[in-house]
Amino acid sequence: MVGAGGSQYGRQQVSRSATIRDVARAAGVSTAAVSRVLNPGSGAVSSSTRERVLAAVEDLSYRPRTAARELRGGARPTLALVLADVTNPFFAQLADRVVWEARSHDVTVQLMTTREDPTLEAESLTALLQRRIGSVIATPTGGNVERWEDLREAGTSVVFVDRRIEGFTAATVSTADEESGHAAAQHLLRLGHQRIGVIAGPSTTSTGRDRVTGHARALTEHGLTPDPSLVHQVPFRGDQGADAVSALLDTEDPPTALVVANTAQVVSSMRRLALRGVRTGQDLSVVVFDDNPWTELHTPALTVVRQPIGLVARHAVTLALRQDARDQVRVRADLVPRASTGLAPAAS
Amino acid sequence: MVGAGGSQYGRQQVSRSATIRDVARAAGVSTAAVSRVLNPGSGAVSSSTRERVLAAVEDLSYRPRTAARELRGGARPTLALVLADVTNPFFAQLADRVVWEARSHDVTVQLMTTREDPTLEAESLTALLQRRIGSVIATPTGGNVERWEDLREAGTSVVFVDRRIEGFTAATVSTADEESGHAAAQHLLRLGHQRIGVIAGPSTTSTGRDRVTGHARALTEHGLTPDPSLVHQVPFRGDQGADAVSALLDTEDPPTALVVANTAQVVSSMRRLALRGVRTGQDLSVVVFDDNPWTELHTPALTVVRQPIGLVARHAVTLALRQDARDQVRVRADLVPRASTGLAPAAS
DNA sequence: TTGTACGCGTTATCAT
DNA sequence: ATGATAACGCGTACAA
Repeated sequence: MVGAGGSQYGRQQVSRSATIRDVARAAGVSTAAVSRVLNPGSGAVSSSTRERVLAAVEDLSYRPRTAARELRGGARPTLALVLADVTNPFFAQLADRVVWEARSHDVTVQLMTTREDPTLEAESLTALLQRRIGSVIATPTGGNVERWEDLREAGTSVVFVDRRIEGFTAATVSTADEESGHAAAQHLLRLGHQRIGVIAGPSTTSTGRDRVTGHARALTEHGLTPDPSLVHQVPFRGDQGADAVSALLDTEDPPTALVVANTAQVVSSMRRLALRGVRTGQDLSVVVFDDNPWTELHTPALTVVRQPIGLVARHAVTLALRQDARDQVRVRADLVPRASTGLAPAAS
Repeated sequence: MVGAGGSQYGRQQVSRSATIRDVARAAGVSTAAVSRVLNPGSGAVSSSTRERVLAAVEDLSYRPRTAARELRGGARPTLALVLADVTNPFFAQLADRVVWEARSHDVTVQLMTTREDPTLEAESLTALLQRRIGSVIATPTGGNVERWEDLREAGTSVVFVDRRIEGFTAATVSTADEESGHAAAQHLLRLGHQRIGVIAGPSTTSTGRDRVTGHARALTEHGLTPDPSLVHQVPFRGDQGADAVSALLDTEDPPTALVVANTAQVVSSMRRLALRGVRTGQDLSVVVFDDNPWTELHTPALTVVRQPIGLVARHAVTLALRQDARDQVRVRADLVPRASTGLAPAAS
């Protein structure tokens, strides 16, 4: 049994850690020699001194101070990931892939979350500004335009993923949202659905707008007139997706199909459908944005629009680390048909 | 010539960012004055100079170099979160709360992932060692004992969450896994189930072991003899949860209930059940470890063991930032009964 | 109240 | 091949 507490582990922990001078002294050489041993390519060292130095390093368990190094040379590249909500499987996957990509560049990732709250976002940006972060990958809330500009002016390269915002043109990696909205609607139209409800993100966000636009285009191409009353644009946080579902179901001429284009509202919306006893796939066909393992497990399995998250992450990291760009990268999403979408009931 | 040389040629955009000396010169004061203005409490400044300094700071958009600051004073506290898999909703929630708690301490979080791979973990730890990280919160894979020790010896405070590992005693915040396993089994026993299948994590992990132990204890207390053939301990990654499900179903005397105590294998296991046409809640009662919004959406809604993730995160961050501790904190988990568990079929 | 000057730990330059 | 030393940018005794 080991007792808790354990302060008997010596004061050596507390003593100042060894500096390059300590090592030099212990090895009987100069600090320059030590530096040369530790930074290969900076000069030649005899194997005898190399050995003594390495021994001293090992002995004193010496680690160069990052701060001193950065002060002398340039600062190491740093990357922050400012996400709306890590709890959302879509963003969790994004985080996973971004960390993975960054790792291959030998860069670590600082994770921050905004919870879709511009105030929290502002605080995060201030922190980043102070810490002189090199690059930021973010899913912006929509506000803080000046703050973003400050950040860029301070020399940080800013990359937005998934969304764009108004008033600030950053490098962006986004899904072809217009096409995605179009694809989802088209899929349903081909199944014979005429009235399609839509739950999308707020119209202040690019994802919110574009997916709705694509949806409308598909309808128009199909000879239908988009009905604004079928489109509900609701915030990312909260339960308004569910309320929108109820509103749609409670109309006189309820839709036979539903597109939930707001990632964050999928669960809430589906829950409400279940609560209302709607038989998904029969009474109502449903397409949902963003794939995750649970969508296939759902009864019935959900037809989803799957975004190529790995690709998004790779582009984002590349753009972020290459300091100079203001590029716009778009990736295509795929519609994955599953059991939640079926033929429309015969028209009455 | 008056003034600094060659500033006429538009090189200012490219030129190194302003230092405290530049500000001092621009404001017509000393560097000390600038520092005093920027670090309140370090000395008194006349309001007139303060103004001029602030103006100059604004004008040159001056930001103190973190490296220089840290070199002079102590290093800022730093925190790394080394997770097995951010994609797992349980860990995603953990990440969310850890970031949140850290924020309240004005500390940012470096996110790293191991994908349950000791090799990747080793690389991460090496990186952390080099960067002299202050604190680490981790879900260890089980290996790399020496590496963890190196890290601690380097002065990093290490906190394990969710799991403990053998050979290295770190501060740990874990769920009462033994009790949780006990609770899940007890719930099923009270519903009349006698043969209960278990899918747990590997026996090399504390969560894997303890939940199984608790399960066995419940059985024994109930007058039953634990049947080892009903317990499958499978890795966190891969699809072996599904295989274990099949194995359990294919025995001569298949269980009437199932506990999936391996968070990472829940989806895979449930998918296999669906594939096999098992009617969850009727043919087979199912308890699953770790709650997330989708479990309630499942048909039928899944009975879950819910861990108090927020509490775990809070404790973890507190322990991590308080450098001295080797404490063990345990939190209780709750069983949330839902529709996936029902009365056992009458014994034949 | 203000300014001068030193040191933090490293690396690079220049002698030797 | 090796050693002395000057920066790097900041904070702060200490002196004025």
